[in-house]
Formats: sequence, C-alpha cells, structure tokens
Amino acid sequence: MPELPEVETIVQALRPHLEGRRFTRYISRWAKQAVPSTAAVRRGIVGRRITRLWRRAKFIAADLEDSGGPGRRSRGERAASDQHFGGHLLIHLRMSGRFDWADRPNHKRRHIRAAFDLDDGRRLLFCDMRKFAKIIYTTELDAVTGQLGIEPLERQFTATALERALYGRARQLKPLLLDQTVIAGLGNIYTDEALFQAGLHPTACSERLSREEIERLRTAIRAVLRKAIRHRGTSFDEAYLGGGMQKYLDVYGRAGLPCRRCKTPIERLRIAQRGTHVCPNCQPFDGKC
DNA sequence: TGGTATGTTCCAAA
DNA sequence: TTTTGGAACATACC
Repeated sequence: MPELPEVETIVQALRPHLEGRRFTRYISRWAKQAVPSTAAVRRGIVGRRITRLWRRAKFIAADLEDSGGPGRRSRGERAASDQHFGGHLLIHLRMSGRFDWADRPNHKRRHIRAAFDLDDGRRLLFCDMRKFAKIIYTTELDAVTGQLGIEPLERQFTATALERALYGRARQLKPLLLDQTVIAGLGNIYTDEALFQAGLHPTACSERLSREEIERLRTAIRAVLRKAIRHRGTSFDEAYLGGGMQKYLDVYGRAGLPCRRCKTPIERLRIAQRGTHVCPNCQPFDGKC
C-alpha cells in the first residue's frame, strides 16, 4: 500500500498519541512479522517510553528511551553507546499493513496481527491482510536503514545528487526510481506520476538524461510527493483510507482514459513486473539502455 | 480459474 | 559484474 506520502501521513497522525507514551504490552498473532522474533520485539519495547516518532523512507520509526524495562543496561554499556540505547521499533507496512485504535468503533475490523498497549490505557492495533509487513526491534538502526538511499524531500536531494544516482549505470528509469537504495520512499504510484510530470518515459536510460531532464525529474518527484502529503496520501481499498490524492493522479490507474494534458489515451505497460502508466505523447520513448 | 494488487528479497538468466 | 526477469511471501477481489 503505502509509499512515502502515506507513511508520512500515518506518522503525523500517530505522533501526538505515541510520543511520550510507554508500551505496556505487545501481543502478536502472526509470528513471522516480527524481526528478529516476537520475543525480541516484546523484550525490546515493553516498559519503554517513545521519545520520538518519525519516518525514514517507508519505515515508521519509534525511538525508545533507555530506562526501565527488562532490557536495562549498565551505566558503562550506556556510556559506550549512542543516545538511543533503548533501541528502535521500526515498522514497514509493505502492501497492506495499517494501524487502527481499538477504541475506535469499527465492527468490520479484520486481519488483526498485533496489538500495542500503551500506558494511557489505549490499544493500538496493527492489521495486515497480506501478512507482508514487518515489525522490527533493533538497537542498531543502521543495520535496518543503512542501505537506504537519499530522502527525496530533504535538502541533499539536489540535481547533482540525482545526477550521481542516474549516471555511472545504465538502468531504466522506473526500476531505478523504485530502488530504495538509490532514492528512498518512491513506490509504483508516485514513480509513474513523477515520470509523467517530468515528461520522461519509464524505460528511458538513466545515464542518457540531459542535465535539464534531470532537473525536471527532481522537481517532479518533489512536487508529486509534496502534493500527495498535502492531500494525506492516496486512498485505495481498506488498506489505506483517508487520503484524497487519488483525485489528482494523472496516469496511475487511468489506463484508457484521456491524458489530462493532451487527451491521448493513457497506456498501461508492464515494466519491472509492475503495472506502469504512461502518456505515449507526453512521455515519448527515445531509445533504451 | 486466472489475473491483479500501493512492497521487498532472493535467485537465475542475460 | 551489472541489470533484468521471475518467483516467493499471503490474501482478497473481480
């Protein structure tokens, strides 16, 4: 389901309810989602206070305070470590992970895979129809997020940074943009949207872009993500609701419909095993790798 | 029944 | 070596 804008929206919504709270219980109904194990996640988070809730790529991250809890360390160990010795809870929603409050009336709630109880008496449910999501506890943040590429909304994402990502390798644009070790947070929808807005074909070769095309692509990526966040993401089925960006998508899900810019019917292709949407007129195909 | 789905990973093939 | 294709993970819907 969720790409960067949806994850950002979820983090913003959860933050006021989670920061400062302490986990009092962790219940798991699906063992394989926990990394490295259900017991390790429970040991890592129960009794610990959340000091910060944030996002890295498509991960929801909770920094945990080093105090109380069964995993308490000695002063010497603490001094030798980073400032988050309480570790980090990282959640990746993959295709269908989502959160729901247990006290929110919803009689059709299904696919509950875990529950997080908090010290204010509330229970945060984690639902995941397809069981692809991951709930990770780690004291080494870098072991999980270290391979991720640049955050496209951060300052460092300059035209020069994008040029470095595109050059020196001959890859099709779409698979390259989906590669989380290059740019972190783009998924299938916003990659298609950004390529349309930049007027670039998804199979265009990365190292053959001009500086002007790179600048256009960078601008398009940022504009698409910012607009999606402004609209609280794209709503689909029950996997993610509450956003309004679906009304503003130019190509994704619009196969056969007229391009909003030139009226040419939008085409649906298969690229890197992903449904891919293009306007054949606005995104001319000009040579592959 | 078969095809499809907002994601990631692993392996084989090119 | 690098890049791409296919399958796998698991479930629901059309």
